[in-house]
Amino acid sequence: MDSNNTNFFERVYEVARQIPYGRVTSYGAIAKFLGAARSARMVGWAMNASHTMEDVPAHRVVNRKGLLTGKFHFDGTNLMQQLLENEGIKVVDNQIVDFDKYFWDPAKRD
DNA sequence: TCTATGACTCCGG
DNA sequence: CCCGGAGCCATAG
Repeated sequence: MDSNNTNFFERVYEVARQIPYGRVTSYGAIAKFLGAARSARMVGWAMNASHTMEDVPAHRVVNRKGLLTGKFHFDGTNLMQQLLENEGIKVVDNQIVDFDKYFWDPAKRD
């Protein structure tokens, strides 16, 4: 088995789990926090496999514009938006309202 | 080993 | 802010 968590994905999962309720973050923020700022796409790729995990709120992870780019990867067409709205986050046109306000930085954890 | 792909981001206009 | 193009990097085939 993996000796020292070489799984790039697993690291993304841990960060995603640390996202507080009603908060969201971007792929780049997670990637940067992991030390791979240029691997933001990998974060998205990891989220693609996150469906195997349960405690991975992928719906709280969006692109830098707060756009729900991965909503099409969810079971439902608007499932991602439903989850976000369920947490008190407004979503219009697949985009989070006041994204900068709901934005959560993994490094600050506030 | 190489090529193609992608839930991204940055840059210039 | 929107649009088009280029860069980056890990995974899959």
